[in-house]
Amino acid sequence: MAVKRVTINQVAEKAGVSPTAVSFAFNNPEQISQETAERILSVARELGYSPNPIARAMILQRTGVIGVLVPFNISTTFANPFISSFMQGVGSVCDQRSLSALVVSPYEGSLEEATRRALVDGYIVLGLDEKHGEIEPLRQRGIPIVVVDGDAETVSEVNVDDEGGAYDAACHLLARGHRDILIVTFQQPAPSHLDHVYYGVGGRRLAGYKRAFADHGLEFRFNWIVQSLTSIEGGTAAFSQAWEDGFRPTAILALSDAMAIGVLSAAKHLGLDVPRDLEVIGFDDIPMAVLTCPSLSTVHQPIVEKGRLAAELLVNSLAGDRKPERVSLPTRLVLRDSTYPSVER
Amino acid sequence: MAVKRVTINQVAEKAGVSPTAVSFAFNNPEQISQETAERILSVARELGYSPNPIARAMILQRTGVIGVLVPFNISTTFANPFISSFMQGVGSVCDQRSLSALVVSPYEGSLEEATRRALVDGYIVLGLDEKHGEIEPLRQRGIPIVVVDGDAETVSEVNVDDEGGAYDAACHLLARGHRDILIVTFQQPAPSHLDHVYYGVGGRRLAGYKRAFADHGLEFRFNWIVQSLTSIEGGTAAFSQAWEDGFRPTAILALSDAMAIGVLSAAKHLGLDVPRDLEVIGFDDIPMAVLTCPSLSTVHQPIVEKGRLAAELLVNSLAGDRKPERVSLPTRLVLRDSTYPSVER
DNA sequence: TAGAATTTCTAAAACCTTTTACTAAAAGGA
DNA sequence: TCCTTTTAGTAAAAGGTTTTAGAAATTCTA
Repeated sequence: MAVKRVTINQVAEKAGVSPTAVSFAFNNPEQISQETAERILSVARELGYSPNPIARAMILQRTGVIGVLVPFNISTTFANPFISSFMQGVGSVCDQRSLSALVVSPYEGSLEEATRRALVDGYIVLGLDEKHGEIEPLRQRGIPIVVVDGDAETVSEVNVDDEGGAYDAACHLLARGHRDILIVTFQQPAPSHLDHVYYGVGGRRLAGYKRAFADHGLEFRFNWIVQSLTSIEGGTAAFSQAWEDGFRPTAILALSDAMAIGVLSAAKHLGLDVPRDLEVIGFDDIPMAVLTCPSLSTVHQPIVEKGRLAAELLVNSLAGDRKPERVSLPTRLVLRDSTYPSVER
Repeated sequence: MAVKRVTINQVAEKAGVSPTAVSFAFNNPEQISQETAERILSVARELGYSPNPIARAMILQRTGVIGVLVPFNISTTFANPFISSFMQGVGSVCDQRSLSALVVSPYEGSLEEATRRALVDGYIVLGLDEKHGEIEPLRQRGIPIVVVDGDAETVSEVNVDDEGGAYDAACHLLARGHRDILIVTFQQPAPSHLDHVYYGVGGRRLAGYKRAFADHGLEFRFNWIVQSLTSIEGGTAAFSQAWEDGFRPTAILALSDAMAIGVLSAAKHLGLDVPRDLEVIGFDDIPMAVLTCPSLSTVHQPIVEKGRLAAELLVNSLAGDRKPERVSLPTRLVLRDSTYPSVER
């Protein structure tokens, strides 16, 4: 077992002062004479003492940790390259402000339970609406949150133009004459209110695709939507399965790059040439997208910036800022080698 | 400010019992009658109460969080694709055991200070020796640690055969006749004892290269080693700079895939054909390595497995297991398209 | 029915800080 | 010199839970 931790009392005793003085030496040196402060700190060093962070968190009512709330377990979350970029952005703020960032995943299946147990000061909520059943209690408890990729009313939110980006991607393929477009979507946490089947990021991206179909006078075939895990392997599996099921698409719209890259890999395996036999457009523009072979056409969104902004807003909120802000960042279609360029007109 | 949190006393009062009973209702239901337990829980639900996790951590002397201690700041850490895979492994154990994983970065420059402030139960120490100045105090405080990619004596360690893998990579290039091999290394945290200039993973990999050179009767030119940030951008910058500085290597040995991929990108930019003009071998075999164009030859190490094992050992140690274990995983050279196959003999 | 055993619940201590309000001593002002 | 102000330090409360030891009430045993 861990060695009994040195406490403030032991330091106080050995230095011949009160615990208060020791606390002051660490947090408020101007309250005591420089001489005493130095003596205390030297005793503390000698004993290997430093204030117990948990006791500190208890009294200060803050942990110095930002939670990033995700609806998937930890290993799934880190299997999605999106999160690395996002955490980079969140991390840049944390680095500046001397904070940490903790990924908070469902606790034994329950996201709400996870939020009850996590030692964090506030949450960046990823991919869930403020109204979601798991989020609502946070609001009630007055815990600061910022919603990313979801709808919020009373708290700050950061979104990108998912619908517009998706629309552009679909239009590009439709304009090139594709009709058999397979859509690869990620699994969505069940919506808490069933107004619409799809919601959140996924919903907005699908809505963009759908609008593009409509604008081209085409029916949107829901049975040409397949679900996939949000990872490279997931995309590979989903496309292979679809192929086995008899789908013979000439183009793919994937809701994330990870899945799109998985499709690329599956296609190669099936002997399909991208883009000749199959054009593919992803979503996100993760750093990997430019490196794949062929490089991936995709809808760019500023992931790192999104994380940075979300963290910034949360930090403001933590500092007592009550006014919610609503940020929307642009997306843009980036054509690389997994598609042909637009037809000339 | 946050709404005042509901406390155990309020629940106790409203339910007409003692705080103890409320605590039992949550943690030890068999200590009280089922009827009372239900009443308490229903009052708790009504009031939106759940035990304050900080107070809980205080008394239980555990947080349920595993620290992953890294010598870089958070955004740098997540810019390195290695960490995603590693966290996947760590996460898989956390998911099983209902734990969280927190990346612990230097606090205002000091890793030791970070370890004093972090709300974690133990550490997976990444890339630092047990003897490192920052780690030693942890040992003294009796905080469980597992060393990954570093040397440990009194605690568990997980390593891979860095030296052997590096040796194989260098041999491959040397056997193909390359003499002007540029080595791209990552920046190393300053060693705490200066027995050798290079130590840790970096040291072992360089030692492998060096042995290969020696076995081929060649001098190991230290001035053909360039430093790089451990990221794709870092590799790009480092190679571009080296090129500008007049280096004209025919092959590259990179200490990590991230940097190797950066080199690939810089080479493309310079109009160099890989592998014709430049053969490149990385290290790690991150998932991205198979996707780049050309795909990256590299030394495979089981990153996810390494994370999983480290977490497992730490969990054991947390559970009171005092016997340190020493795990070494194999590496193997994986030849893809950034090199030519071995010359036939 | 008396005594023992069990069930149900509670009081109080423990966990370790920070902070407020206050005292005592020293310094400053007239 | 006397009164006021400042400096240096302290006692005690607060933060919210878990757990130990024990009390009171109930059930069981013979």
